[in-house]
Amino acid sequence: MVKKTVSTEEKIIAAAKKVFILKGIDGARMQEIADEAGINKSLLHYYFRSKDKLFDRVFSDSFIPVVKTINLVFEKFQDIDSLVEGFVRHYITMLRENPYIPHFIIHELNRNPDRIVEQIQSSSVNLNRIMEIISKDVEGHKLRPFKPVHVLVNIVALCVFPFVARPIIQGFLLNDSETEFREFIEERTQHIISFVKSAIFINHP
Amino acid sequence: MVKKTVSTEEKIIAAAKKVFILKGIDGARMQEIADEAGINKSLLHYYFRSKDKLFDRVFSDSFIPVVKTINLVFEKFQDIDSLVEGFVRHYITMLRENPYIPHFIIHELNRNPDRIVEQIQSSSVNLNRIMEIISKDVEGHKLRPFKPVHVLVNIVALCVFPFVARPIIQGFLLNDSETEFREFIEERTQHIISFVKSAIFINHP
DNA sequence: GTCTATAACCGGATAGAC
DNA sequence: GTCTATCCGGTTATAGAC
Repeated sequence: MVKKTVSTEEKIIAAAKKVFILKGIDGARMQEIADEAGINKSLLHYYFRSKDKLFDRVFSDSFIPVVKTINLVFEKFQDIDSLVEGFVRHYITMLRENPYIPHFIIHELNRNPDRIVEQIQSSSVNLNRIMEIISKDVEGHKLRPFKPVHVLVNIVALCVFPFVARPIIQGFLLNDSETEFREFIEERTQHIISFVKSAIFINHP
Repeated sequence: MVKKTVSTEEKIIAAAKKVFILKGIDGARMQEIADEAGINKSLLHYYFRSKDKLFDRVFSDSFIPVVKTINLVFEKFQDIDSLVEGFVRHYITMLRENPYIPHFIIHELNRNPDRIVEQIQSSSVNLNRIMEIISKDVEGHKLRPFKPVHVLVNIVALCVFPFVARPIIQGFLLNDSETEFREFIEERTQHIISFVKSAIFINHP
């Protein structure tokens, strides 16, 4: 078993990620990040100069798993059937491992859209590919005549929304029980796949 | 034409709503709210004592249109067909008029779930009704055998998500064009209705 | 690189005149 | 009710010793 020495910089990033995700940039305190990392507050400035710069680093890091997941799926799967299935499976898995990422990204994106546009653009995910595949299958009367953009947004919405709205869903529909929420997410992969396929395929059992 | 005199209190509420929704409670500045309302900063404290109290007022006000819409739909429609249609229509209309409400609610709910649980509980929306209707229609083989909770979450997700993730959708899929986003939302009511019905009804054209 | 001490600033809240 | 002036606590950021 390899015992890795975690560098101070890594400790800071990990701690900052935790605090920023939980509190947002405005709610986060440098002191809290320092405590979480088990280091001195002024070290934060030594490594990252300012709160803003530290935040930028954490924020761009957050995109990585999302982009990775999407690209992985697009490389691996080509037809609409396995694309839907692959996308939902991998995306939900990624979200289970990073449940706070969506809210974090969405929040900071609404707060400060400009700051982030480049991040998105430079992430080089090509969503047109999937829209073309949908288009073609609509023309081939394999799929119902839905507009590809909406279908794409639907799939993402069905996956992401429960993680963004977790407190409402858990508190309001699931007896405020963490266990029930976990089960809900557990079931959900298969549910979304069935739901989407029922919706889009013209001939579906 | 009636010229209403807007009371200072109303001016404050309106300004606070705008700023809190845009910046969140932590990002908002009392000075900014005062400027927005065109009044002096200390008047905010005269009327509401503290930032927290002002926020609470704004936050509970934000629930009103949401709860109203849902209750309206549930009173008016009884069968699953018109419930889906009515819900999506009214909900999207309400969201178009209050596009920032979902993000606001979700954000503060993630940030501080405790503060708000009572608000939700006291809002007295009964979502069980719709779940029972779905259950019954599943048993009657009118609907595919989906779990009602998931179907309910799906419908809300499809309506709400575009408003929460607007910067991503607009910037990434719609050429960063406000006009295209408006059109997107325009089309979306009908799209969601068709999509959901295709998904849930066993016999669908 | 890491710490302590402190500067510099900001923002919510209050006092008090009008 | 509304304003000006001010206080005070907290937070980011820096200086400087080790």
